[in-house]
Amino acid sequence: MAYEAAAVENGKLRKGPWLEEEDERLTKYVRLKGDRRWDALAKESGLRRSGRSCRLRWLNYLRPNLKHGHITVKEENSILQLHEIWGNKWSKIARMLPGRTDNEIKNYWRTHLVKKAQIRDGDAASAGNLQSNKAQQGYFFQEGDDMSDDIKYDFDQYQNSIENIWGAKKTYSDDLCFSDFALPSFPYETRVSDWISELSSEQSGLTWTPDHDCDAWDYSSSLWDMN
DNA sequence: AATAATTTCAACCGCACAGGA
DNA sequence: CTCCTGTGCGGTTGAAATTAT
Repeated sequence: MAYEAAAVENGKLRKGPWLEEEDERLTKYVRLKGDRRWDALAKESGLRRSGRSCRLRWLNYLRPNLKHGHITVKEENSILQLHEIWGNKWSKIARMLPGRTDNEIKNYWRTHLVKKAQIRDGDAASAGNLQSNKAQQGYFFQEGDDMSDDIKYDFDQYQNSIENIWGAKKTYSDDLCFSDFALPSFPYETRVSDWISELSSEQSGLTWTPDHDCDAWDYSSSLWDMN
């Protein structure tokens, strides 16, 4: 990676937050070249970014079918359970939560769940040192329990999402898989979809199929492979 | 209203591993 | 076998946003 550092140093490569224009260009080139060979793609696209940076941006933000909304109660419980089994195997945990990235889960764990896990494991003292009462409210929510505002927000979102999609209220205990619903898209996310749609109409023989019922992208190349 | 403290999360970094030359 | 390149993963950083004083 010495090359990368040197290239950043002499101004050949950019670092930091991505611009909308860069996102658009990256999306376009991934559609053309596929989500492999990131170094080559970075060079061919003319983006002043490293291949690694492109890969990360694609996987964590631009990739279709990502959920950008709040982590739901159900997802949170899964994260807690899976972390108990696998530890910090974020990519493995992410594969069990369609639409979520390892980075997102890792961040969520660090900011929300570390304390919960510590409390659960009986390490209340150190958990208390990390954050005060707010952090301890609503932990391990179960039906009938009082909910903290944060958790209640998640739960409401979950209910609303289901109502919007199913046209009727379902209860939390209804057995839905996570991919049964998606939280509302961000405007910017919508634009990314637009770029992809535009490109789809321009290109033939590509794998993007907007009406596909579940995973719109063909990830046969193993992105969603289970270990 | 100002500013200090804290939290969040996108992005980076280093390391390990796989596969090809 | 060794070296090189690309990829994947987990830990860390730091700017921006939010909350507290």
